[in-house]
Amino acid sequence: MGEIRVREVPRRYHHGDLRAALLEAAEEIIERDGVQALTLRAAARAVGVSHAAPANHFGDLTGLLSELAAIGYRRFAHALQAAKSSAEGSGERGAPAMGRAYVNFARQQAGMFALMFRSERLDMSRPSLRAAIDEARQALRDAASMRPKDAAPPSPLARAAEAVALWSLVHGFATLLLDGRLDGILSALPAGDDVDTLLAAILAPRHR
Amino acid sequence: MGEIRVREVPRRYHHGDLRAALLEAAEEIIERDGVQALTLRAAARAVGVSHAAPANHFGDLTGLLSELAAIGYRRFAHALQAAKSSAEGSGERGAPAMGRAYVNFARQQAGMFALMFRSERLDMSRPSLRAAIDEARQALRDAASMRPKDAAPPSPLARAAEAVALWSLVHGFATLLLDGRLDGILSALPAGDDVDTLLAAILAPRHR
DNA sequence: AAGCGAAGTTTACAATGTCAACATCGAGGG
DNA sequence: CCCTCGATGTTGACATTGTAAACTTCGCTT
Repeated sequence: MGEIRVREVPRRYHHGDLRAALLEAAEEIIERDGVQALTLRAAARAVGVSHAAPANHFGDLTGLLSELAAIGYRRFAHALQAAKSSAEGSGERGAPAMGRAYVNFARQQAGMFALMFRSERLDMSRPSLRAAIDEARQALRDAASMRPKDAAPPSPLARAAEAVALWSLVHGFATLLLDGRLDGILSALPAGDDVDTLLAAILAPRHR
Repeated sequence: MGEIRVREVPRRYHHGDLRAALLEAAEEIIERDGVQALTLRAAARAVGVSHAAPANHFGDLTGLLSELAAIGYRRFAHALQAAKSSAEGSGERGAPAMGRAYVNFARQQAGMFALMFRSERLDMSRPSLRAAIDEARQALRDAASMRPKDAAPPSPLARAAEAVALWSLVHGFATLLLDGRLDGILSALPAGDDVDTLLAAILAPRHR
């Protein structure tokens, strides 16, 4: 397998920007070989430093995973915000656009998504991670709460239910999809239908 | 912390039913300390055998995890079937009863649920696991497809969308709940409302 | 110019999965 | 009845990993 280790330059004692290099290498490992393949030593090898070097920047493995997840959440937030803007521009409802963005992010950055939502080793008390998660949550909330200016505002419970229902729906779909749990259903779909049409059908007003 | 190791009897060389004992100990470890705490050696310690003994029954760690997950899926299938029967008896629609059963299983056997759906180390080609998953999928399908005998049968895409939507909804809810992602929302709920009422609101016809 | 502290390295240790060689024991065939 | 043979356990070993401690290098500040 990969174990890429580029290093033409003679290797100065100090790397220059090891922190960024490690995060970059870590992401590559995660996307290529999965979250469980990301070890401190593998990341160190990938950038050509000693196995204990990462400790200077991240403390322990949890630190590296958490900082990388924070990057993922910031990207995630931007993707959701972009979906909201795009939906506003085209007059579309918020939910379908948000749902597409959510699932597309999960599909295109599967390793990162798994790290963000399935890793037991994230330190949720880390400020950078908390902030990034809040950013994403805010974006999600904004996109989801785009409602046509129609009837009376719903009760607090109904409002929470609506938000949680949409989040659960798209998150469950993304999770099941990445885990291959939908493979059987997908391959049994009529010709011309695929993940995208299935998701669209799920997010269609008819179903919500 | 526990590291319980009961062993009053003098320890015969052969255990008697080590396979079952290991599975039992493994489940206890998983529920008490989480999936990542389940190691071959920890399970062996818990039942008082040598660290290499489990290999005789499960091959490797993946084998133990997979067999335990198969037990979980069989239990899960039974819980869903029971929910369906109960719904049929009371004339309730299938979806809410199934959703409750799904989420309750996840809450009451959180470690097992995590093993079943979040572990990267399950061997999906293992016949016992495949069979157990199929059993659960069938039960889920049965419960979900309970529909009032009303309008015309939907198109294949719509039918798939309906099933996947329900599954995604409850699975996403369970996953987010176990990951603590709903904690903020839950604590902001009006007095008297809790997880159950929130789930009920989500599964109410209004929302589907 | 000096040296101080951040950034890297080396060494070491415990835990784990896994393999190989060996020990034990019970059941079934002579 | 015994005896052997295969399943079940044990011991020992090895590579990998996270992590800590002691040491080294080097850019920046005073």
